[in-house]
Amino acid sequence: MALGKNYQGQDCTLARALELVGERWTLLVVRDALYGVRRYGDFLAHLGIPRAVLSQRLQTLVDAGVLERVRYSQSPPRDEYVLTEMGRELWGPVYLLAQWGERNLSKAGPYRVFHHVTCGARIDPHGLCPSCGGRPPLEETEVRPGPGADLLRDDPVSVALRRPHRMLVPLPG
Amino acid sequence: MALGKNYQGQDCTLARALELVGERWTLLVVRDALYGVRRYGDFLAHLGIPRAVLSQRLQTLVDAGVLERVRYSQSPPRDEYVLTEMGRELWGPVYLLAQWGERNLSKAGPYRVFHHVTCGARIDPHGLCPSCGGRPPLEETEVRPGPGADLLRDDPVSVALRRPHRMLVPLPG
DNA sequence: TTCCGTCAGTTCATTCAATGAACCTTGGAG
DNA sequence: CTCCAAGGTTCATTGAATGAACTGACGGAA
Repeated sequence: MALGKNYQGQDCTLARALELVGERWTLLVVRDALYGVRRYGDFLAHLGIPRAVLSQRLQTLVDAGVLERVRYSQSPPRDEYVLTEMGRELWGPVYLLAQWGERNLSKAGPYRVFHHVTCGARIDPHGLCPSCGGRPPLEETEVRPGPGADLLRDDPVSVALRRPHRMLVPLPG
Repeated sequence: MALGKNYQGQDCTLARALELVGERWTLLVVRDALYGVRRYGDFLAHLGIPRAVLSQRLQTLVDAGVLERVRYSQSPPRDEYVLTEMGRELWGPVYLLAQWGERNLSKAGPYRVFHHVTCGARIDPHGLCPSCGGRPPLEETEVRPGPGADLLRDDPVSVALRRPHRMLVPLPG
C-alpha cells in the first residue's frame, strides 16, 4: 500500500502508531522479524515485496527504533535487521490482529499455531497460555505449522517454518 | 495512504486481516466506530479524511461485515454505520496498538485513558482490569480524556469526548 | 587477473490510490 | 419557490507501489 504518513490532528496514539507501522507491508515485515527473519534477501523472498519498498520500510523501522541494523560479517560487509525491545512489543497487536483474521476471514484452518514451549499448550486467541494462565514471552513461544499450512512455497523461510520454530531465533537457520 | 489490497501468497492470516483493515484510514474509522461514531459527517469531521476515501472505506467495511448500515430515519432517508460483532472484536488489536504507540511514540501523556466502569479501575496496557483481573467487555469500558488530551478541536465528536463516554454508545449523542 | 555469482541495494517508467475542491441529489423548512 | 443540510460522487493532481533493469562491493574459481 501507499499509506500517507501523516494523520495530522488525530488526538490518539493509534494514529501515531499507524503513521509508523500502518504503511503497506510494514506489519508483515515486523511479523517476519518476530519469526526470526533478519536478512534482506529472506524478507524479499518470503514476502514477495518489491525491493524498493522493502529498502524503504527497513530504513523507516530502523530510524524509528523498531529494528536495529547489526553487522554480522565484516568481509563481505553484511548487515542484518534485528528487532529491538520496542519491535518485540509489537507481538501483542500483531498476534491479536492475526487471530481476528483467522476467526473472521479464514476459510481453512489456521496457517500457523503458537505454543508456549515451557507448558506445551497452545496459546489462546487472547495470547494467554491455557496451561499456566500467563502471557508467554516471545522467547518461550514456538510457531508450528497449522492444518491450513501452505506446503508449496519453497523460499528458505517458508521451508524452515515447516517445522516448529522458536520465535526470534534466526531464520532460515 | 494508498495501500494495495492484496498480499498474495502470504500464508498468514495477518495478511488477510491487513488486506481489509490495513488500508490507510481504515483502523481509525474502526476506532471512531468503537467510540460510538456512526454518521458519515461525524467521521468526516473527526478524522479529517477525504470524502471519497471515507465513502470507499465505509463501503468496504460494510461489504466485509465489519460495519452494518442501518436506517435511522425514513424521511429524510438517513443511514448510520454500526459495528457488527466482527467489528467489535477489533477492539483488542486496536487497543494494543494504541498502547504500543503510547509507550513508544508519545511524548506527552496519553490522549485518552480507558476505565472498567463496573470496577472504576483504569485498564492496563494488556487490556486487563487491575481490579477484577478480567478483560472488560467493550460495553463496560469508558473512554476518558487523558492528561495529553487536545482541547482545541471543536468538531462534535472531539467535544463530546471531553467528558467520559461509554464505548459504543452513539456519538456525539 | 579475469570471469562469474551473490547479496543488497538504487533507478526508473508505469500503474494505482489518496487528496481536496467542486458538484450533485434527496428531502425538509420557510 | 427558494434555501439549506446530509451524504455522497466526480475529477484533476499528487504521490506512492510495482517490477524490471541496473549498480557496486566482494568472494571464489579457473
